[in-house]
Amino acid sequence: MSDAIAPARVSDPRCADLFLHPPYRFQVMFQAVKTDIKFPKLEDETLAFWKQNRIYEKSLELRKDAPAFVFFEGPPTANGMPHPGHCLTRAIKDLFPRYRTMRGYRCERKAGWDTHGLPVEVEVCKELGIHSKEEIEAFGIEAFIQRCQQSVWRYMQEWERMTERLGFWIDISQAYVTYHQSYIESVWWSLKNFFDRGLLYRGHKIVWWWAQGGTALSSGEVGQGYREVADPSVYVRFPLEGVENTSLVVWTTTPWTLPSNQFAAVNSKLDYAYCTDSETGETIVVAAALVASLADKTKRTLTVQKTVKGAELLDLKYVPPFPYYYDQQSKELAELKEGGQCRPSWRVVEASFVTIDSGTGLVHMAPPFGEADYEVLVAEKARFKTPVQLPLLCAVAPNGRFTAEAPDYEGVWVKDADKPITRRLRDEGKLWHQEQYLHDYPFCWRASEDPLIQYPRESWFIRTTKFRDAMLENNKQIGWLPEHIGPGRFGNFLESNVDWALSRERYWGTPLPIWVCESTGQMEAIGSYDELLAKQGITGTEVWLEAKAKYPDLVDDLRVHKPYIDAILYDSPFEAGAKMRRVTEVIDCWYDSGAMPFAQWGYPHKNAASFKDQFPADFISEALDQTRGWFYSQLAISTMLFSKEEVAYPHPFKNCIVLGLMMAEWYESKDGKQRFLTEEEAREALGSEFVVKNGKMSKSLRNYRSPQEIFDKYGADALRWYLFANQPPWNSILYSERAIKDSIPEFILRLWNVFSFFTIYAEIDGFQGPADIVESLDQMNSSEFAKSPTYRPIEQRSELDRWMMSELAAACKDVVERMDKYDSYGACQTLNSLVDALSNWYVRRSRSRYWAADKQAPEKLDAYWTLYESLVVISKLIAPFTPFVAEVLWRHLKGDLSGVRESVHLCDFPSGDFASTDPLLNLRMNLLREIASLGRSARMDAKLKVRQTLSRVEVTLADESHIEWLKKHDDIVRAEINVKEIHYASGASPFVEYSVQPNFRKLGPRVGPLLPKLKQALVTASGAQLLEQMTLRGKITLSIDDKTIELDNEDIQVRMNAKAGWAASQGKNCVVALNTELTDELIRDGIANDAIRLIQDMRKKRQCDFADRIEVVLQSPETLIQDAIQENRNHICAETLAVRLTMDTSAVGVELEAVELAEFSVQLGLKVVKD
RNA sequence: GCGCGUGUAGCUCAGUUGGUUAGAGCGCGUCGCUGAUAACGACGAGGUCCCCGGUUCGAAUCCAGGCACGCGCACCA
Repeated sequence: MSDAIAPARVSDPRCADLFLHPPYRFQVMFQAVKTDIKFPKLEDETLAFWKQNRIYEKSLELRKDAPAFVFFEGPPTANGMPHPGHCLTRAIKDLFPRYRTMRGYRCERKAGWDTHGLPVEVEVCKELGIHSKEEIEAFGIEAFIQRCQQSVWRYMQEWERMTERLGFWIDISQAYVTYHQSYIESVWWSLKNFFDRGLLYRGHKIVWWWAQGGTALSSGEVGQGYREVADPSVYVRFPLEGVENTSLVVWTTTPWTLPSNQFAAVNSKLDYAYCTDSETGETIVVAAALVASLADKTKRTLTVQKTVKGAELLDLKYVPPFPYYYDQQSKELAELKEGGQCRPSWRVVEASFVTIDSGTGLVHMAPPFGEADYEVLVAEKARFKTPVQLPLLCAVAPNGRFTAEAPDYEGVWVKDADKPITRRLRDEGKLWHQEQYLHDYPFCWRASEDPLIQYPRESWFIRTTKFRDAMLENNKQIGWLPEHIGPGRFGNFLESNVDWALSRERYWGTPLPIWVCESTGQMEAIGSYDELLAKQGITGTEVWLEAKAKYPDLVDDLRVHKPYIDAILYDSPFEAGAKMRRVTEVIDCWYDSGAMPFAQWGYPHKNAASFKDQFPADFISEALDQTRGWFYSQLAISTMLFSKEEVAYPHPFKNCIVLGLMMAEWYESKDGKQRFLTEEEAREALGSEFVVKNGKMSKSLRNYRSPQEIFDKYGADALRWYLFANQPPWNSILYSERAIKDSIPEFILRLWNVFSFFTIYAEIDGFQGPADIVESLDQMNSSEFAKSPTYRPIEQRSELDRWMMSELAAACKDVVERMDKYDSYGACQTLNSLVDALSNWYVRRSRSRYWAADKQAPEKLDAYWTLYESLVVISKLIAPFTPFVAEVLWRHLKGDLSGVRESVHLCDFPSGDFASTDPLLNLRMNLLREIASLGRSARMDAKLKVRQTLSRVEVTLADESHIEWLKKHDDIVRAEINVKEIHYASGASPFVEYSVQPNFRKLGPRVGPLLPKLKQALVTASGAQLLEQMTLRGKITLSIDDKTIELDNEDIQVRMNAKAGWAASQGKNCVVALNTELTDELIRDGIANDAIRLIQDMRKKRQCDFADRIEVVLQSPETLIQDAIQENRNHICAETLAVRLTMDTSAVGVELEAVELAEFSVQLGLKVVKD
């Protein structure tokens, strides 16, 4: 750039005499940039620049010996399209590593992909048009697995594109992949550790069972699938044996469990009532507390005969609704341990969890289909000498269909049996009442049409409950953002910890590495593939080799997967001649992701040093839904695997930002039938007949714009800034296209305009910036700039420059402080006000300096340097937030100066040590801004436009100590509010009245209840008199309720109000009053300003170049106008670059136009003068 | 049902240990500027701080009880 020789130019078009000089040439360091900027295009160019010059890699190399800042990437699943929510997590995940890298840390960013589990299997099934396990097996497990492995990468390209386009710097080439052999072997190692410590066990429990999928699900998975549904709610008679015409009434919402009924449970402490049902004359037994509400609900009259304690009902025998087991077993008796005999099933038993919150206070027990029911069975078994006499009565097969044990329903899917069962109960007179019940019920999170059922099943568990306290302690030391997650949501979740249901009876997942002796049933865990191959008498390895020979493209990692791994057998160490065979299950894919802190390295089989270096993480971030997903799986595995003695808490992560969920915003017609993503589209189609809707993002509703479209229209910086700067990241965030669009003018474009302003004048003036520094530059810091002969020490510059540098330094310190605390939102607010100060005060008030004639005037160079350095620092400050625009700024600002770092992302983050912060100056500058603002406000009230010059403004200050300083800046205030004179005062003033208020904070503790009266006394007294007293005697003495109170200066607060009747405006620190009297001279002055405005307007309309010289004709019969023009002729000409201003009607070749000037119609025309 | 969170301007959100005139941005309105110009800027209107009690001299802020919304949990039989 600096080689280019610019064409001849006028450096300052305001200076007419420049035209007299021959054109001259100079080198350009900065070229004016266009303002109609297309950010997406710039971003694409920046991406190419990064890639070509390996900037990310260089940013890592630069810090290769620096202390580590450890980041863990929570692995996404790449078998679905990335959506806006992923942009949020990836933006936050990018922000802090970038920031920390600039702050001097080594922040490696290893990508990762979650590749196992139900999500993948379900996708493949959809593709194949199959659903059940039988169908998968028929298709062939080998082929199915291969499909799964390929399916995982289906949307890989989209993910990579989104990641790159958003500016998320991460090592995708080094990504860990959960199906890779080394990853699986790490997982195996951890599971072997648990197994050997007795923490991995096989248990028979009631699990949430996905019948169609033939597998149990973890509580985390179950939680994903709750949905509100209406289920039948039935009240069923259980007739008591041996008591005439008397029934227990139980309530259930799962009629299909009734054929498997085994007990009726009561709470022995509750009262139960025998009631006469007027409708049927029968006697029913329900909880006494529920009689009234049941009568009301069923519109019956229930008359209580007697009330008994639940304990008295225990062991009463009843007839269950279905005869399937009852017919054969009801005559049996069994020996109780406590002595005596009893029928094992179909009697009333005790269950302390029974409440009167709902139902009847009597609970139908079907032990296979409820955890609580199952526990009751276990408890009952314990009472008997021969527990086998209490078998589990289960008429449902694992596929969710009735078995032959319930012949009437054999083969029927349980949920389909609800209706026929209810009908039959009614027909047989066993149904006492029926209604609909609306409640949440879990469905499979991946096959959302399939309801889950509770079902008894052998399954593998991790004994996490044993580590509950350790997990809680570990959790306490994690820095959660927002803080309440730790003790709140996450802590509560840990408190109610249950053992982790680890195994899945599925196909595509990490195989559970446990081999069982076929003969003795004894088991051992295997920690790696090599360990397995080293076993005695190994067989079955050829299955993989044959497959590989048949399909040479097979990924080698598949050898540790089903079905190949299942083929490997070896000699049992437990019994000669027996073989060891792997159990059939794979594991929960959440375990995979939770193991990533070590498994990403293949630890401990390899990369031990990397693991030690990169553990635990300093920072992770995911959305709220990961509380019991990845946040939990990591914490649980880590806490169990690494003792506190080995690794100090917290591990595996120290800080975690929990992101809010993203909401969609869209527009729809009032009937909801038409949906639009932007207001413009809606308006175009519907006029004003539409409504704005917010809600969850939904693929099927298509209620959000794809991230790619946002990138194309507004750019990644716009999205990033919107996400960072509009709310703390843990709030739920509205993905609103309009709001994203707005983030451009709010911040990015405002900054860009300042930059553009700088380049325009730097080019015109040939400001060289640091180009004249002989030494090689590096990061363009103050100390480097100081070597330029034109760079003056900050102390020597004007107040405005010093103020700007002070603001800049303060902002740097503030951003660092906030970002170190992970307060990205606060940091953005600081950045926003910094850019506002730069644009709306520094540049605005400095403009005249940039068009000063003398290019080498120190004040002019100061203005350039201050603005230039501000932009350089800001480009570094914003680099982690909006990396693209930061890079573009940096590259323009550095030109091609030698030695300067090629990318802003290779710089150190500015700490603000280049200038001292000056709070007093800051305060005073704000006061100045306030005065200007109040002046404008007063003008508005008096309806006096700024162009109308006024003679005088009176500023009354609360604190006189600033007056001397303010007087030095009269020029600024005069220019801002267009007055000729400013007068400052602090004491009594004709424009101000004072009111005195108590200093509540100070007096509250001292006078307590007297405060209201004290306030009253002060407010009603004359403020001026009180102040006089204070000035004379240094105190105010008041008498309240016979008590004398003395107030000193600190005990009161003085408030100033503008007196009525003045064009005045009051702020916190001052009152500004305008002299609104208009002299003829002032009026003429105003008319001249108006004329200037009209001429400039016309220049623009006629598309004059801003350096064009013109001739102006302005005619009016009014003497006032004529005088005004005459008097201000030179001023007008100078402002409008007019070489001639005439009122002569005979001017040739000038087209006249009628315009309004000071309420008169005048004729105005102009033409460009050719050189 | 239980738990966590949230409730402040038309919208999105700030609001320090309780201090008496509750803030910002956007939007809206009025206006200015016209050499940052399809830009820039100023000013203004707009609030029952969800409701109801309590503590206190004083509550958006603390406490209790409600209500609404969001999320989570599960012994919803």
